[in-house]
Amino acid sequence: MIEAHLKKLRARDDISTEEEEALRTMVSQVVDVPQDRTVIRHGDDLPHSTLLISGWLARVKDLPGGERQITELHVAGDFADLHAFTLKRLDHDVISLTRCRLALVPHQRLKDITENLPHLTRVLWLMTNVDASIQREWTLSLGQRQAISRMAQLFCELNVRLGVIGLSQNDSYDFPLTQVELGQALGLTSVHVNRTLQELRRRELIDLEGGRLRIRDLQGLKEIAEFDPAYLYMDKRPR
Amino acid sequence: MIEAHLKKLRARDDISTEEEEALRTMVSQVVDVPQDRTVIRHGDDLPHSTLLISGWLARVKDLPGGERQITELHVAGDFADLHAFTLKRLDHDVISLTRCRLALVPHQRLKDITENLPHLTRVLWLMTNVDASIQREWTLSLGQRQAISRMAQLFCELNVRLGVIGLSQNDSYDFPLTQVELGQALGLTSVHVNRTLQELRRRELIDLEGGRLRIRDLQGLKEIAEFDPAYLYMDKRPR
DNA sequence: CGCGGTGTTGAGACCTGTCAAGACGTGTGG
DNA sequence: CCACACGTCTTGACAGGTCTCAACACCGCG
Repeated sequence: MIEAHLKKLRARDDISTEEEEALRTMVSQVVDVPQDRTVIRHGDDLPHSTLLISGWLARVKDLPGGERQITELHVAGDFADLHAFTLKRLDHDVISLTRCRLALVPHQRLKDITENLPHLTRVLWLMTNVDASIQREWTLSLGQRQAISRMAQLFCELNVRLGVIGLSQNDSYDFPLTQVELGQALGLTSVHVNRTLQELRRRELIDLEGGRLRIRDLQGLKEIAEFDPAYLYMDKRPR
Repeated sequence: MIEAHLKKLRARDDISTEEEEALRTMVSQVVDVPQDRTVIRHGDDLPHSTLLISGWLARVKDLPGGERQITELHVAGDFADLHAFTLKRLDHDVISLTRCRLALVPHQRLKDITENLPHLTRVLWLMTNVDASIQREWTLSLGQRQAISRMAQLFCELNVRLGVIGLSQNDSYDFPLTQVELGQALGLTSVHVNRTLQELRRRELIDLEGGRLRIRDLQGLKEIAEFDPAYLYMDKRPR
C-alpha cells in the first residue's frame, strides 16, 4: 500500500528493513475521499499527516479576491503534508483533484521516529526539502519563464516524478487536471492555457486528450522548458 | 554571535540550555565574504551549512538565457542552506547581496544533533519548513498578484522577519537591494520595479532611499499586499 | 576625469488577461 | 427518453499590465 512511497524514498537512499517496518506501521487509518474536496484546511490543528496512496492532490493558496494558486501537485507515494508534522498547522489547503485514497499518519508516530530512528528521520526531512526544491523551480517558472516554457516544464517534471513510481510509461501518463486547474498551477488563465496547449500540440510535442498526456517529442519538450532534472534529487546517496 | 538565530528559534519553541550549547558548538568557523560573491555554487558537494551572522544573502536560480530569479532572501539569523544537510548539493546558488559574516556548520555536527537531540532536530526541520512556506507565499505572489501587491507583500514580510531579530524598528529597516535585484526577486524588470516603487511612494505607503526602507502606512501596505503573516509561523508551540 | 553601476523617464511592442459567445458531453429530473 | 443545466473546451476581439529599447542624470570610484 505504501509501495509507491517506498519507491520514492529508495530512489534517494537505502531503507533498512527495520525502517521499512516503521514506515508500514506508522499508518493509523486509510480513507477514501471523493473528487474536489478540501482534504486539509489551512489554519486547522493537524494531528496527523497524509500519505497519498492513489489519485491526485493539490496544495492551494487562495487570495481574498478569489484568485487561486496551486503551489504543488501530489501523486501516489507523496506525503502531501509531511511538513505539517513540525508546522502543526498549514498556511495552505490541500484539495483532491480526483478521487483519492489516503493513509493517515499520526504525528505521534512521526515523533517516535525522530526519537528512535535518526537516519529515517533524515530521509523524511529530505523529502520535505525535495518538496521545497520543486517549489523553488515553480517559483523560477512563474517569475522568469513564459507560458509555453512553464507548461513544458511541468509536463517534464511530472514525467520524471511519475516515472519513479511506475505511473509513466513511454513518456505517457494520466493527467486529470482541467484546463482551469492547470492554469491555477501555472499562474495563467484557462483561456491562455487552452491556447498554449494548442501551441504545444501544433509543434507536435505533446498530445493531451481524455485525461491522458502523451509526450511525442521529449527532447523538444525539454528544450522549450530548459528542463534540468537536478532539482528533483533523484540520486541515491547516504543521508 | 548566533544570538539572532536563537531569537528565531525561540520565537517558535523553547530551546533548552543543552540545546543552546549544541547550537553554539556546532559552528566550526566564521568567515567574511565581500558583496556580490557566489557563496554556494549549485551542484557542488557541500560539507557544511551556512548560518548568516550579518548581511544579506540570496538564493538564486539562473536560466540559460541569463534570466535570474531570487527565490529567497536571507537576513541575520537565517540558515541559508540548512536544506543542504539532507540534500547534499543544491539546485540553486547562494550569493551575497552585501558584505556578510557567515558561520559554517559541518554536516557531521548536524548529523550528531539528529542522533542525539531529537527535539532540536525537529526544530531545525521546522525551520526548513518555514523556509518552504515563505517560498510558497512567493509562488502565490508571482502567480496571482500584480506588481504593486507583490512588492508590498515582500516589504511586509521583511518587516516581520527583521522585527523578530530586532533589525526593524518602527516599521523601518535597512534594505540594501538594488532595483535590479528587487526585480529578480519579484519577477519584474528593473524598469517596472522603478515605476512600482514610485507608485508606492506616491500613495504615501513607503519611503525608500539610501538603502533604508520606511513604511509610512503599514495598514495601507498590508491591505494592498493582502498580507496575512500566518505563513511565517511566528507562534511558539511544542514541536 | 572618465567609467560603470544605478536610478529615471518615454514610446511602443508584446504577452497574457478580460469578456463574451458557442460547441460539446454528461448527468439529472420531469 | 427528452429537456435542461452545468462544467469544460474553444474561439474571437479587445484591453491592459509589463517588457523592451533607448536615452539621460547621477554618483562613487579608480
